[in-house]
Amino acid sequence: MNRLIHDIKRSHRCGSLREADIGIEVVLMGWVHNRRDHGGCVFVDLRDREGVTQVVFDPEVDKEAHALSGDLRAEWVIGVVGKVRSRGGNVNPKIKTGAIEVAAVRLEVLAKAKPPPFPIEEEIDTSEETRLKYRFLDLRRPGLQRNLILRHQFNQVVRRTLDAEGFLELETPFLIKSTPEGARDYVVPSRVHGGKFFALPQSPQLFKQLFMVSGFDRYFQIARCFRDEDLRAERQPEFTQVDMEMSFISPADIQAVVEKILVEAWRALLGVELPTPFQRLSYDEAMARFGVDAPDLRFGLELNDLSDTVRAVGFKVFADTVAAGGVVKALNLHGTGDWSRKDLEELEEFVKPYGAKGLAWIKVKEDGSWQGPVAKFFKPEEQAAVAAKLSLAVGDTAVFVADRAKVAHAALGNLRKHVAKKRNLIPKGTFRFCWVTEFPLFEYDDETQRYFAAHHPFTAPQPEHVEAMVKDPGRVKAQAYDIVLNGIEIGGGSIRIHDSVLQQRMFEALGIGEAEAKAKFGFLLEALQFGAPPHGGLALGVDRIMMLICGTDSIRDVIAFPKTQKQTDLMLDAPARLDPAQLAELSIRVAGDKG
RNA sequence: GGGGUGGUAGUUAAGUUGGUUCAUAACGCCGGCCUGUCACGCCGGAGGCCGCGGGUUCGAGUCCCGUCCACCCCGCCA
Repeated sequence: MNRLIHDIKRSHRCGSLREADIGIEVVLMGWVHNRRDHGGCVFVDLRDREGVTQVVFDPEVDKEAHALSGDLRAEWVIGVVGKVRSRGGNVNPKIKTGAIEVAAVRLEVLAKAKPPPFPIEEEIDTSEETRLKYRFLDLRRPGLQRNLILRHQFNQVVRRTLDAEGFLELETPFLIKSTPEGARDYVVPSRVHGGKFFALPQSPQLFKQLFMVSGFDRYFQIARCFRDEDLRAERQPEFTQVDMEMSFISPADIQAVVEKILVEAWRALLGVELPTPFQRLSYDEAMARFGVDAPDLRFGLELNDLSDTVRAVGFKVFADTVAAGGVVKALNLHGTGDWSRKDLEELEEFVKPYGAKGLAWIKVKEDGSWQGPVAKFFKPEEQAAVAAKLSLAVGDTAVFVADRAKVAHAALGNLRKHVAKKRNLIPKGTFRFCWVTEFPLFEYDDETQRYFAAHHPFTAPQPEHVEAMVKDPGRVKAQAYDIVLNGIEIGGGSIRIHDSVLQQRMFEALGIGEAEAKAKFGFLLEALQFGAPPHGGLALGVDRIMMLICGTDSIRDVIAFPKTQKQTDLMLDAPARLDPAQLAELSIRVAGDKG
């Protein structure tokens, strides 16, 4: 059986033949995409990753091949030998190979196939559940094939660019140690050391710093990272980063390298020339203007701070919030005067999950007067002041949130995106990159009433803020920077602490005692005492970048074998129970069982 | 952990106030016919635990409770 494949080799892929090839004999292999049996002639669209070619089984060309072709079904794998010929007047302009066809002189069935549970086509509306269960079939679809091919090309750009810049691609271990702070770890039991566990890396952070201590100077890795947290459309439990680190640099140096990679990637994959340098804005500016640390710069609708303007207005909610140290922020939803009360209530519902207690609004009517439940609390001169600040015009609606800055920013920052989507304010096919810099070093956690590292505990403070680390942690800025594309964080990094004394102080500020620091990060503190160069780096989120390059809303469309939102693999049926013998060998007794 | 949307042939969907045109359509599948199709066409056929469990009712795809699964969001993601 399968004699053909031993006799001869495939000569072309199914997307490559053109009019210029008419007359030559070819050997094609692929999947039966579609079969049209006319009793006399049988037409088969033969598919592989490059495209589709029409094969004709004509009894006048070859009786045997024609007879055999009647049995063919969708998704059978076949090999065909035949001659390329013109389609004459029957050209199909929809496919690249539409001007030609292959008249088969020999057919061999290489594998039969059951009918697929869903059609192998570009546009399908099959549930994600079914597609994930049969992911190997889903991956036959041209869209996903294209996405994974682009992903391959992105990885090649990364390797080419970083190699040219003198980076070394070095590998780091997967079986490491669980550390405090950060995301939950995925954990791997040790058979040899019963009762002890490895953890999978959330990122190769510490190893890349140690590479710098070792003198490798410039490192990168396309690294898999693991975080046991709940999923989102753009979050998977295992994901890929381009992890980079450099010695003897400032933030501008690593940023320049990153821009080089992205410019090259957009050029090679999309044929788009990105203007450089990318825009830079500070964290404080991003929060003030856009309410989020990953601003989408493709549209306006910026936030305005009205705290000073409304400090004394008759609306108690506003005045009290400002008096208590909160803020009143507003968004001018230009030209939405025709929105109904119901539309505005929908916005209020949108904002509530972010902690906002309400959404005040006013409309500017034809005569310039205000309409809305809170309008009456504003004196004419107060209205004028607000109108000036928000550039309010006739037909505009303004919405207000009064709350702690954190809540007001989250509510309006996300509302801004929501409204932009709803009103189609976001131009298609545009890419707006920016750097967000000077992140805070610490963030305060209301629940545990303590500061924790906003980035990670190895991030260096701005030099002028070192003194304030313990006294006034909330004000300390870090030498940390994120790269943002279209409102999505696609990477982040920092200059690291390369001084063991400063690192100790950092742990202190975080409430990590000397003993604990030594137990968890002793190797790092020690390494920093043996001549650590100043260093810093960044990691790019490959999955999110590919999402944006491929123009999809789901990270699952750029990952070959993704997990569901509940962290399961529907194809493997993983995770799964272990049999008792295996558990015993690992010294594990299962206490709880969630089914 | 919380909120929302959905689950009916292989697939995608329709199914009203609960009631023998309530189990339906398209695509796919199977059989037959067809020499220029490319969403081929024509004729015929098979295919169902209405996610699962319980309840209300004379009667449940439809109403109620629980539960499972998928997706979106909040929390979480140094």
